[in-house]
Amino acid sequence: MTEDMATRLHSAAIRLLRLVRREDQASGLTGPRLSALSVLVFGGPTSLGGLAAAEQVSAPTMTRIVESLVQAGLATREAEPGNRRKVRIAPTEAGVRLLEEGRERRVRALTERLARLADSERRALDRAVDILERTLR
Amino acid sequence: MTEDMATRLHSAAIRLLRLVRREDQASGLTGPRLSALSVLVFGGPTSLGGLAAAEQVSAPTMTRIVESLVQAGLATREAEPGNRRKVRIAPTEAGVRLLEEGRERRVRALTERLARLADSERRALDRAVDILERTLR
DNA sequence: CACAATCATTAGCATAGCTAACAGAGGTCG
DNA sequence: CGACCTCTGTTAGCTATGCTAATGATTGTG
Repeated sequence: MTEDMATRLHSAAIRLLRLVRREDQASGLTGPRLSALSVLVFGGPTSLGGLAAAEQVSAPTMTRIVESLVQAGLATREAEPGNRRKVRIAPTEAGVRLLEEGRERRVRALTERLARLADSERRALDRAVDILERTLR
Repeated sequence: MTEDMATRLHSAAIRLLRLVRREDQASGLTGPRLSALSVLVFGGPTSLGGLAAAEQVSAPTMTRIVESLVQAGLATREAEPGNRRKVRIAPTEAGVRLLEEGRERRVRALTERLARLADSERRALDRAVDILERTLR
C-alpha cells in the first residue's frame, strides 16, 4: 500500500538527516544559518521573501538570519535593480566554500553507510533516488 | 559512484521533509516539541539524557522542552524506580493521539505525491526503502 | 565514610521564531 | 498629477530554543 510506504519513507528520511546533521557542528554555523546559506548556494540569488518562503519562516526571522550571514561575510545584500523595494541576496565566495565543505562532510558520513551495500542494492537505491527526485520536484 | 548517489539521496531527503513539515502547523506545537514527542511515542519512555541525545540537543534544552510537554498534558515525568537520579519520561494518551494525527497529516501529504507513481516505480521505491531502513538502523 | 561520577535542573546568555507596526517604492485611478 | 493602495522589507517586542557553567541530588567506589 502506498500509504504504508510513505510512512516508512518518512521515517527513513528523518533518520537519514539525523545521521548527517551531526557533521554540521564542524561548520561553526547554526542550523538555520547553514540551511539558509544552502538555499542561496544551490538555488542562486534570491529576494528576502523568496528565501523566507523556501525556509518556511517569517520575513522578520529571515531578515535577521541574512543579517548575520552578511556580517559573517558569507552573503551579500543589495537593492534589486529595477525594483528597489526588493533585495537581492547572494552567497559570497567564502559562503560557497563553507557550505560546500559542510555538505561534503554530510555526504561523506552518508557515503560511509552506503558503502556497505551490495552492488544490486546500490543499483536499486540509485533508481529509487531518480524516482524520488522527479516526484518531489 | 556511491558518493554521487549519497549527494542526491541527501537532497531528496531534505526536500521530502520540507514538503511534509508544512503540515505540522496544524498540530499547534513547535517543531522541537513535536520532534521530542515523536521520539517518546515511537521509541517508548526514555530518560532525559536519552531524549536529549536522540534529539542531538543539550540536557538543559531538553529539560525545558519536556517541561512544556508536561504542562500541556502531553507527557509525564516521574522518578525512575531503582535509580532516582534518572527521570522516566513517557507520552500521555493525549500526547500519543496528537502525535499520531500529526504524522497522519504528514504521511497523507507524502502519499498524495507518491500516488502519481507507476506500479513499477512504486515497487522499486518500496524495495529501496527496505534497503535504506537496514542501512540507517 | 569520604569522594568521585552520574543525572537532571537552574541561571544566564545568544539565536531563532512569531505578530504588529512602520517605512519606502511602485502601481492605480479619479 | 496626486491621493491612495499594494508590495517588500525592516524594526520592535515578545516567547521559545539553543548553549555553557554552576548547582543539587543520588549513586558508586576506594
